[in-house]
Amino acid sequence: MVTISDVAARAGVSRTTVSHTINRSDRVSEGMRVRVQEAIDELGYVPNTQAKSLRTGKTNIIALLVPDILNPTFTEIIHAAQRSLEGFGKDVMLYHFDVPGGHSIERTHQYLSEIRKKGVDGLIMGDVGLPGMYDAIGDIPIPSVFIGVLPNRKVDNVRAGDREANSLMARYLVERGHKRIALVAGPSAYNSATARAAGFQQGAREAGLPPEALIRFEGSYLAPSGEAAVRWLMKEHRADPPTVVHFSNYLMAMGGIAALQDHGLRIPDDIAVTVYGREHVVSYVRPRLTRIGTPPSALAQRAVDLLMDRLEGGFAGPARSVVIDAQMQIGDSA
Amino acid sequence: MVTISDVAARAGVSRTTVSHTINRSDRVSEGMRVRVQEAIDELGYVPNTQAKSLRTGKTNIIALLVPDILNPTFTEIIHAAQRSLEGFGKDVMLYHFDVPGGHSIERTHQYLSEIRKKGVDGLIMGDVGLPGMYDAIGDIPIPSVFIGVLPNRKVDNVRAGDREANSLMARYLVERGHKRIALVAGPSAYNSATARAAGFQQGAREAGLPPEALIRFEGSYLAPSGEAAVRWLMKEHRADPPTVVHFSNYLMAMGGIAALQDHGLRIPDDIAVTVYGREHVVSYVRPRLTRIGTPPSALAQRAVDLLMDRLEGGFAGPARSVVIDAQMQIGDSA
DNA sequence: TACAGGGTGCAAATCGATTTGCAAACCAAA
DNA sequence: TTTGGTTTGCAAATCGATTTGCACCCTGTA
Repeated sequence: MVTISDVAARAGVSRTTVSHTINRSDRVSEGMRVRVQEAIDELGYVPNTQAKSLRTGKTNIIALLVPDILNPTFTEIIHAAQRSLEGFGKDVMLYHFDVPGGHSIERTHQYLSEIRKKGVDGLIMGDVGLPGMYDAIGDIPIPSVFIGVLPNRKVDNVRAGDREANSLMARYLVERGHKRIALVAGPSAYNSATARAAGFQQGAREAGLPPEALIRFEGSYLAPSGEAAVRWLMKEHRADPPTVVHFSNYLMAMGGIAALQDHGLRIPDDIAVTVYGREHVVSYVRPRLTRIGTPPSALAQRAVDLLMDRLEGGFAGPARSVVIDAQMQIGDSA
Repeated sequence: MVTISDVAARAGVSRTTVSHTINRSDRVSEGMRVRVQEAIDELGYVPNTQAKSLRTGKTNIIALLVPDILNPTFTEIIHAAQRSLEGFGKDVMLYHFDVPGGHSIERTHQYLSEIRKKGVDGLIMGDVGLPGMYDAIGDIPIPSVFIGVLPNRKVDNVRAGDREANSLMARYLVERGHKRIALVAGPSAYNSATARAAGFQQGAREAGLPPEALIRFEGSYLAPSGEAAVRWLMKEHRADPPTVVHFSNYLMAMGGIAALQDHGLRIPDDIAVTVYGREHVVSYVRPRLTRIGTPPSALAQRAVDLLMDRLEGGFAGPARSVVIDAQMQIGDSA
């Protein structure tokens, strides 16, 4: 391996001068800069990242921690964050939170503390519906951003306007004349899930829907529970079926729509469907879905901005909370 | 920050002993081990990763390089590889190859060489359809595994049986009585695309389909080109429409199926559809697709095995090439 | 000539770990 | 008690960079 000393010897200068040349200090004259650069090129010198990190205390690595890589919501977050961070010269280390062996709170704490040991400069994490987790987040000793609904104000936080958006969708459905509505909610361990459900219920009520006309099913946020929700509806509410089903996230909608089609129901002729979610993959679903939400990529982009603001912008104030408003898109499904 | 020296002082021993204690050398007695461990726990000592890497020359980081994070094929590869590598105590650094500004070969070389400089221990890369790229791969000076069809034998390589699988599917379709078949192929810059297309054509021919009965469209492997393929079929082959469309990968199938439905065609009543691809998301498509292929997670798993074999298994032989055979799943679409 | 001051470059300390070579301590056998 | 071998522990060198404090060389001015 060729080191900075080799370059110094080749150029006939000291290591100091080589280092200054590389790091753009104005400490070296133009002639010297050229001479050193030639030596670097001839030898094919590459600075050792570990040595540099050890000395400076910075790794230029950001950890990205998501509950589920395969969930398109997080896939899009990963994609957007990586793209953006790369522009800042940061590398991305990817961690998958849904560890084999499950979701115990101890295991989760341990996992989080292990990631801390890696020496990353910053952390961006997606929502994990773990009781007790939300409080532990504040203990992370490095700049962090949480994407999702965070009850406390311990770290920087970016979220969609879950409550308002779902309220809006409920209102829209009632105004379109739906008298009986099914809501497939997420697991109540997630703050986002309760916010979405509460918003939907509130919107429906305010628009004049009687409470008993809103059928509620609590799913897991995963596709199979969307299927389960539909099966449950078909069985338990065969006599008084809803005219529309609203899914609280993309994956449950995928599973649910497949199940509806398996039951021979046509959308929207036999039953209407809406979804809270703006993942770009939604646009390949037919019929085109009526949906509301915030693109995950927008959340990720903003999260990176907040993080870089602390890391390089010199911001050191208290935790900030950013809300990105939702947009509605009318499709053919409702 | 608490260092190994602090621990040594606290325990009343030398740094050497602390280091030996941590690294499980049999060099310390049980009593000593306990004493040092207590000091570590009391001080909350965490070994500095960068210092360790500098000294040992190992970072325990594997770079994962894919053309497109959002493409479900690669999402599943990322997921499986990360999961598996984590089990080996390796961290994953994620790189997205489809750099903004496009696909120039120079930019690509530069990107690859920058990743090399990060000091990762190993590299797993997905197929990128870049002319000239396949040759450059051999120059990578760290253990690497290529996932996809590699013409040369320069690095370890895991691939699906693209050719055979597509041949099998073509045979199946002809035997089911299809007299006119559309093939939506991938871009010929990808070795995998040409292998798939060649296999399909060969299978169709061997099953007795006249060459002119096979309509061919070259897409980009991305969803919009699936749509474009269908539009093209509707326009150019309105008079003599195919009875089945075979898509060479998952994304084109998504776009194509959406377009077919936009045209009011029902699957399989009006037109049959098959796809080469075993991504798990395929199972949420309705009607259930008749498909053949190798799950990307299986490829990733095998790639990790090959890599770890070199990194920790001590294997130092010539490049290996592994083929994972495809499996067919009959759905309702053809 | 002497001096102030800006521009350049160097020697050496430092970051926090691992590892080598050597020495002390201990034990059993002679 | 001596000898030989095995444990156990330490001091110091090392990995490859950054950065501080100091010295030197000019040039322009008093």
